[in-house]
Amino acid sequence: MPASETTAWYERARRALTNAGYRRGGARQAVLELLDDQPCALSAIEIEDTLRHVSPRPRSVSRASIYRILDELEALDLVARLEVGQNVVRFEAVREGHGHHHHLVCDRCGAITPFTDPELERTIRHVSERVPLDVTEHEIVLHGACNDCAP
Amino acid sequence: MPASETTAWYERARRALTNAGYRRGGARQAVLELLDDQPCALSAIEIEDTLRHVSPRPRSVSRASIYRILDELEALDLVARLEVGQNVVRFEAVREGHGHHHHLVCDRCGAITPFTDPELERTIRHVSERVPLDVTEHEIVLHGACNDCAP
DNA sequence: GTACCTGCAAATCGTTTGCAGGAAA
DNA sequence: TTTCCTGCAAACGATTTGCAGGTAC
Repeated sequence: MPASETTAWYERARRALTNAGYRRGGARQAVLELLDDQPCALSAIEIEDTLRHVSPRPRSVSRASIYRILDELEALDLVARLEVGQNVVRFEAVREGHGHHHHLVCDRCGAITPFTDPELERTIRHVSERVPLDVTEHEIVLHGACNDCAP
Repeated sequence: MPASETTAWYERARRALTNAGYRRGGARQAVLELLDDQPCALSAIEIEDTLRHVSPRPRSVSRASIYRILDELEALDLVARLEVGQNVVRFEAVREGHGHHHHLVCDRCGAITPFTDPELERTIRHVSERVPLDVTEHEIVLHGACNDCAP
């Protein structure tokens, strides 16, 4: 993922938050940077762990703050929630254009892989027109066995 | 939904359960009948309430049993889980052909509406071929504002 | 009679909330 | 200084699990 693209989301998010009247706090900043770096969805707990351990600059953010920040971001349509088994909600940055993707879920090992497909996007656009809903977002999940798990 | 169709799922489910070595207990029977009657997804708690109150033959089934039964059915690919906000998992019978559908979710009022689209099914079938997963199921959710909530 | 099925109640665990001190504006 | 942001710890609520009695076979 080119740096210019991830930065686009980050900048958009920062601007949207400012416009919405939010101040810039350390926790919010850290979550924003982390989400901007991720190619796919993470749960709140994964975000917490990643921030604590793997991040370039380790930083502990309380779980409560993570949830609160994710709620704000979701309300501004900056992140989307992905729920796919295991009773966990995952979150990821909503990007326009190239960052946009959908998910393959292996029902055996639980692996989640992003994928994209232009034909699918085209069809979804068509379908969105003829459905009794003012569609703002779509979410497609394919379930099955991944290459490692398939017999 | 024609009766012949719902019965098809019910019979298939019954047979699959027997083949898998399960005995026929009252709770399992009740859940099976209820799911067979539903046009769309219900949460475990909604299933419990419906069984207790609205069913033709009211019957209390403990929540633990409902979850256990749903797990069995899901493992046999007889029901699919649908997770769409509000931290609740919903379950519905997996039907082939006419019963198959996807979901429109209103992000304002939470309403969930089923819909079908042949073009979408065709595309999904194509996409499933060229993806690194042995696809057994797919799930499509369109988010937005429903006609009652749209401005 | 044996092994499974079910209900009950307690335990889990992800998520939310109340509150008090610290930080941004 | 005022209001927002955070962390902590308690509260919540959906889901899971252990156990004991009842039931299908």
